[in-house]
Amino acid sequence: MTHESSDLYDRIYSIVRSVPYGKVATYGQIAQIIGVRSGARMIGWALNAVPLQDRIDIPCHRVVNRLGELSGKMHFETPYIMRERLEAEGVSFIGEAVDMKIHLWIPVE
DNA sequence: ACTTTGACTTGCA
DNA sequence: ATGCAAGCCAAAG
Repeated sequence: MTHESSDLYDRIYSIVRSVPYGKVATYGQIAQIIGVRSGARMIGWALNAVPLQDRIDIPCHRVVNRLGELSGKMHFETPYIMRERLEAEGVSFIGEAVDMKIHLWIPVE
């Protein structure tokens, strides 16, 4: 078995796909799960590399920064689609940020 | 081949 | 509590 870069991306996608409906995950959490402690930037980079066809399969709108802000909203089709999708899932917002106390996804190891 | 930037996080002053 | 700097890995110029 080889550890190719593709596997890393695939792992990220797998985790993002594991985020349940109405929940959000932070880049740091995912980064820690895939092994890189402070490689949170890679998550965003990986999501940006997500094929457009997979974007419907991968709930990238459930990935926010640690403050709950939709930092990646600009990379969506429109800056507001991310928030609309989250709100459509019943996610409550505090100003421009997600209410992490309620919707923060806590992965089970 | 080297430099700069990026959908981030944490730490120190 | 707020602000600046460093760390991390990968891709693009």
